[in-house]
Amino acid sequence: MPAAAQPEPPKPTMKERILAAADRLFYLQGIRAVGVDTVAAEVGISKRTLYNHFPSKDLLIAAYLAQRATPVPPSDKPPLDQLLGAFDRLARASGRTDYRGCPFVNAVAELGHEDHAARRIALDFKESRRLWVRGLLTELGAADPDQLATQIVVLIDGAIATDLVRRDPKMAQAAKDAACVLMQNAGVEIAARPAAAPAGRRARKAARPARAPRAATP
Amino acid sequence: MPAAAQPEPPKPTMKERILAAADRLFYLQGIRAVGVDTVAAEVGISKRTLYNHFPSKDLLIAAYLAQRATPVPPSDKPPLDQLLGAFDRLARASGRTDYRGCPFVNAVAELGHEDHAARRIALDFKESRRLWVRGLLTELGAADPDQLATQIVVLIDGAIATDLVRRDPKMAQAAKDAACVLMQNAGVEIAARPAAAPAGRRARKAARPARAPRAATP
DNA sequence: ACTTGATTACACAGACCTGTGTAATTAGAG
DNA sequence: CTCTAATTACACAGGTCTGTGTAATCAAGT
Repeated sequence: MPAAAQPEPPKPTMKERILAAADRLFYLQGIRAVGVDTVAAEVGISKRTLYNHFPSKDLLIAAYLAQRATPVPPSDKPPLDQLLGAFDRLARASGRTDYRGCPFVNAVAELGHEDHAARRIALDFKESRRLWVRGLLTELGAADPDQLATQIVVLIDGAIATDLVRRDPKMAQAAKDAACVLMQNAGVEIAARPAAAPAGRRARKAARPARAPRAATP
Repeated sequence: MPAAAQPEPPKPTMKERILAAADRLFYLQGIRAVGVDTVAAEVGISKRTLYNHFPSKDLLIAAYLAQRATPVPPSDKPPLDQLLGAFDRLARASGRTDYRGCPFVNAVAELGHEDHAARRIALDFKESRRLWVRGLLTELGAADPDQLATQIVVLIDGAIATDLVRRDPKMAQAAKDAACVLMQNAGVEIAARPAAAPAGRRARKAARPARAPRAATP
């Protein structure tokens, strides 16, 4: 019997397929740089079908960001690991060519003065992440967790922004170290651990091709 | 005779006028959102004249960013004031409607995967600012000024990015407090001053060295 | 078999974009 | 004044963009 527990038969809705394609294109190439024709072609459907599901590009943009605004899933790991893990993930993402920073900040930067729904989505998302950090800091017994949470998310967004320009995992590492100093200053105990050392020169680098692959103008 | 000491008769070049208009429009509304026709109309010239000075929009974009990449002017103020003043300026800019974050980060975010000259300009600018911070930190006698400078610029760019989404001067204030903690941790003396107190009314708390002062960065 | 809804191909409107070509006009220097 | 260089108006090419209209086709479900 092949299906005692059928493993989630992947039958994505048309809406989901469109959103997945829009996500890829909008995130990697920019919202304004990608037309709806391109999105439809990526899905393999006609432009008319796309407009039947999303009556305007603005709605598609909003749906794209809303889909990205997922809450952090609950974790069994200790709070400190969860917090520092965010910086580690950032450092790891720095090398990936399919990484282009924070989609919310990018969208707000790209949409300019426009009074887009994207701004509110981005704002709500950022605040939800700040509250997530604050919760972890409270668990850790930090003094003034609200202010410290603001500082931590500033460090995270700063690491993302500087890395977007420099493409250097050192940014995330430095931000992680700074976060550790701030937390210690707030009374959080940070033991030097092998797996998540603050400035660990961990050999976890995943077989990077050693030389910059695309030095366009040397 | 009205000109015993003529105070710089403002006779801007056509190139300068074009760049000034491009700066306003590109910065506030976004590079992709503004066409060359709009720039020419803002200057009050014909599109043809604009193209006589900047043969392509890409060159205009590059010139726009290159013009923004000015070095920090030398100052007589003490190094700590210069450093913390950057955060204060940021907090003040937060309220202005003509403030739209960092033009370099915005350009890189907007231009997406494109191999634009803007990326190198942004990169050079960001590194020059980091070196400026590092110089001040060296003057202040900070330990490991290179790493600390990276952390400070991460805080600055983080304050800019989060403020772009939230429009809240509290971001810059929190970043300033964090910078003070990091500097104190690196051995920089920060006296509680009325004009540039680390955390305003709660400066006494931030000034308290909590636990082991520099165990966090091995 | 019949009905209902989704999807398709395709043309098209109207706008905006970058960039060019050209001939007339202006302004300043010698 | 004359010569030169900048600037102008204006049309236009060729492209892309968002969004719509329409009639044909496809895929079920009843």
